[in-house]
Amino acid sequence: MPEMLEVEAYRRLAATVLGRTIVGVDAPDGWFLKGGITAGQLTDALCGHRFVADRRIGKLLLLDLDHGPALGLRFGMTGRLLVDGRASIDHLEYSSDRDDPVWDRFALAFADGGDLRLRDPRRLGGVELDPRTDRLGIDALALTPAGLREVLGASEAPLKARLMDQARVAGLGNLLTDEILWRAGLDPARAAGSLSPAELRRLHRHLGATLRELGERGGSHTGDLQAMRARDGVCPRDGARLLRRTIGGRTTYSCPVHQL
DNA sequence: ATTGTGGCCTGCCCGC
DNA sequence: TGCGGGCAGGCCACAA
Repeated sequence: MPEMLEVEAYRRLAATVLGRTIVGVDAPDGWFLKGGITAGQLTDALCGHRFVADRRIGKLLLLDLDHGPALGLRFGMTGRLLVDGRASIDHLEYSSDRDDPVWDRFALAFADGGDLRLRDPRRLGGVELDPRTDRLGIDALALTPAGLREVLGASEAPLKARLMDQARVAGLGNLLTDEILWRAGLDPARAAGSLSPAELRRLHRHLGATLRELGERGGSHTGDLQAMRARDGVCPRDGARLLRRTIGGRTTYSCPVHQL
């Protein structure tokens, strides 16, 4: 599903629409419009204008307009971005491998004949004008060791839940978090505030390295643990039967032998 | 404030 | 062969 690595790929693709004049807005799905905005208001705000900058905070993609407000795009767990008929991510875990235009929930047409489409079978994403960003924590790729220590604090909440709390650190979803904790050898159910200084450093190092490596591989589903995230999965490192639990409200796989 | 829970959405897969 | 139930999780509302 789109976690920060997928949205980062979407951002790079969206950068190709900067400077192109918007001449049409197609928003056929009212449910997909968030923040109380209507299709008409969106058309008024966008038509005749151009995007001048692309930004990403966690899983939120922001396209700044030439006259002030920003268009916010969210992709839920099955949303994809297409520009001029091209997609930057071919396969999405848990989404459909079919590719059906009826799943286009939002589209922009440009004066040069191209277009930008948000294709989302499950309709869990959304489009918003000037979305609030003050409720998002620091982007996970910008997290320093001290920042990570602050994110975890003295919390008694499970380590995994704290890492997936978008208000504290933005961008980490279920698959990335499982992969990072598996690599770092940390039990996702541990109290977030219980890490020793050495464990904190180890987590920070694996967090950055995992984001970079999986980003290069092509997404959050390309982790070493991914193939074993199944009911009878075994740990790729030591062969132990993986634990399958619900932590932070999400299905969680971890190794009982080396994640302590 | 912190933490946990349930519901939203719909395609897909399994078992009958 | 069709059908029903369970599952996936990002996000938000709500409760204790």
